[in-house]
Amino acid sequence: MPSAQHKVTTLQELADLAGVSRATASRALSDSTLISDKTKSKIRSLAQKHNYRINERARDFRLRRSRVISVVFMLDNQSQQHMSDPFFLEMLGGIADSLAQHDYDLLLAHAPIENVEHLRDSRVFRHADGVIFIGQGEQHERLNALAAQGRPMVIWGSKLPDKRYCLVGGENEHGGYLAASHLLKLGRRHLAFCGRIDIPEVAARYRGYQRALAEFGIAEHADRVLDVPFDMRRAQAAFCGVLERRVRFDAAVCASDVMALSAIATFSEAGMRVPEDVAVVGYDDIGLAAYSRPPLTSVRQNIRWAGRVLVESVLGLINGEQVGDTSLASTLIVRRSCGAPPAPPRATAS
Amino acid sequence: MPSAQHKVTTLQELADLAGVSRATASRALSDSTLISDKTKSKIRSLAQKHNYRINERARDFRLRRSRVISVVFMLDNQSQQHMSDPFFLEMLGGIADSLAQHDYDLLLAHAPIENVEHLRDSRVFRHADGVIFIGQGEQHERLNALAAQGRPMVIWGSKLPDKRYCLVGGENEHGGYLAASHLLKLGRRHLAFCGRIDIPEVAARYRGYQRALAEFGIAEHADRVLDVPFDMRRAQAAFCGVLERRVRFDAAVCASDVMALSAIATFSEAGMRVPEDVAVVGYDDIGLAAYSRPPLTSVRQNIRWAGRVLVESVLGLINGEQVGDTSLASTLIVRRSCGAPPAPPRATAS
DNA sequence: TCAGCACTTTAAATCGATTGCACTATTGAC
DNA sequence: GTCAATAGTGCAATCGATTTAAAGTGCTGA
Repeated sequence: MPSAQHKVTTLQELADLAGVSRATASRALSDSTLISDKTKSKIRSLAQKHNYRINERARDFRLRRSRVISVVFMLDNQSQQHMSDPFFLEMLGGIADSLAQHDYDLLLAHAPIENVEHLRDSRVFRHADGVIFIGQGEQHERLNALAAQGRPMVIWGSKLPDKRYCLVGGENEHGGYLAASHLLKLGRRHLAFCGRIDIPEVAARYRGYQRALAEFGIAEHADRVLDVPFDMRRAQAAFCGVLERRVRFDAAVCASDVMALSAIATFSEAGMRVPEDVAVVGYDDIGLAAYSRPPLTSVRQNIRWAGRVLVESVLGLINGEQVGDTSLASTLIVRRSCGAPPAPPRATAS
Repeated sequence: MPSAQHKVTTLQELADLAGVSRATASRALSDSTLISDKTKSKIRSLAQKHNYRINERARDFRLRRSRVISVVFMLDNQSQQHMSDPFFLEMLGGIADSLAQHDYDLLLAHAPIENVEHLRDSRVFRHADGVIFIGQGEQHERLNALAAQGRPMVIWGSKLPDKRYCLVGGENEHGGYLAASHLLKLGRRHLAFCGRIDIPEVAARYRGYQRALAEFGIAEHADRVLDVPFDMRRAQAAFCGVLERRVRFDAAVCASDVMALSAIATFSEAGMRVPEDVAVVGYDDIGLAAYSRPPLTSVRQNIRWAGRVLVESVLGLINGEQVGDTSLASTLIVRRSCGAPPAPPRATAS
């Protein structure tokens, strides 16, 4: 414990201690070239010794910035529930870690999916130097309008024709294609697509699915495009409805892993075998996907990396850089739920 | 569009517009009794008309508060990974919603489980009016030390003998008891307990498990206390080890749902049937629990409510109130994984 | 000796609010 | 009519930093 007699909390106190003015102390700490090396090191060692930490709120106030980035999650439009998909937690973790590295704070918020407009005057926008949206919902136009306000803003989603905001997203079209073509290669011919295609990301995956069908010369079947929401409970209800309507299919491409797990549960409850009767592929490769029975085949996106890119993009915008869109690779992780032959048993190592 | 000629952004501008001083304008907006009703309403309608919004950062700076609450998640001590358990997302959602209602921001952070001390000088503490810790890890003492610093601080966890911080937690002992006694009632006699009992919450659940065994007059079997971490991958590794050691058991009480799902996956991979050969009970009742095959029996805690209580508690501390500890009820949700007879089929309604 | 110039340092304004204290009317009691 | 009490408003300090403009210091060369 050095001479921490009386805690030095303000720059003024530090300056007094060093026998210089507040201005000099400020410059010394911010490594300004205006200050002589002698003075600079004196002040710095004094600061160290007394464990002085700058008051960042005061500085940020003066500099008219907040070092806060808002992260807005879209709510499910029907259940209005916070999405409980593990996907979001991973995304959030990735964003939080990146922001921390850059000394930014994270303001967590959510928006009812049908109206993002009111955010403009909310703390979400006023308090933050920038905003990250997770998902576009059906609010493409409103997001365009918000972006036009000029506040740095990045959106995780899928590219739309007249978008005027900065976008980061997965290769959704490719992902949908990977899932569908894999099932087709395995001999399935009656592929259902599960998801709400009015959501841009899902729509892109759907296009990939269509492309795969076309390549295999298989006609699309409108009945097999199933309008299934992301919300787990509602997804199950939707799958039950599908079974009641006796839609015929031998494989399901799902827009998320949670949806896929819900499908597997509902199907097997109804006496269908997965993957024998119906093969299932999910999306996101959440941690639990590997632990379902049967293990879930899924399209993996590197979510933590995505979080990092989102952060770098919005910080770039804040610094006035030119920031382009980014697309992150998708790969198919094959497990048993799609009916692929089981991987050869690993040699019992060591 | 009213006469929004020139945006009114500061209190001074609003005051000028109303022909009063800044002080009067400030008081009018904060509904001070010092101001006449006439003046007050004039200023307020003017503020409304020009869409003036107070600069909260400036106010908070002046009032030397931040309206930020830090939420600290403990990292897994081995994998050092952000926990990806859906439990955390639900908790976070609950906390975020409550904080938003009280006009507080949320600062997301995480701490390596083995040293929470360095947080003292970090933005986590300096920026926030209060801190919520999710989990105690093994840092009971350090948390005590941090709490002694006087900053409002609430911890989600389990009660420990000499704790000096404010605590909110589930009825862990009772939860453990519920899980174990249910399995015993169903005729199981060789119950394994899965979890790291050096974590206080898990230890409490373990005590409940022990109490249930004792009530049924069953001797405890040290082999059946399995040291399984929360992290999904490591949990699986642990379960594999257990199988290799040929530990004998016909039921498993797991410290989390993710752990239970991992157990089910590992066990069935090894040819055991769930629940016939081994019954499994989880903890938390995450959304996905109902959708596993077989559906997972679990001890439910109302996580969103917990988030709310955590927030109310820390805000109480900030306001200088006397805040006691809170314990939240746990209930057992019975599904097939524990080997209970399936629920009678519901009458196919409407 | 002193103008000129390069270095350092400081005084003071500023960011946008809150609030203690002083000041001016108005009211009511005597 | 005087004076105290009260109600309503404004002045100016304050929160803890940054930064512009100005001032001080020391050195060089005419």
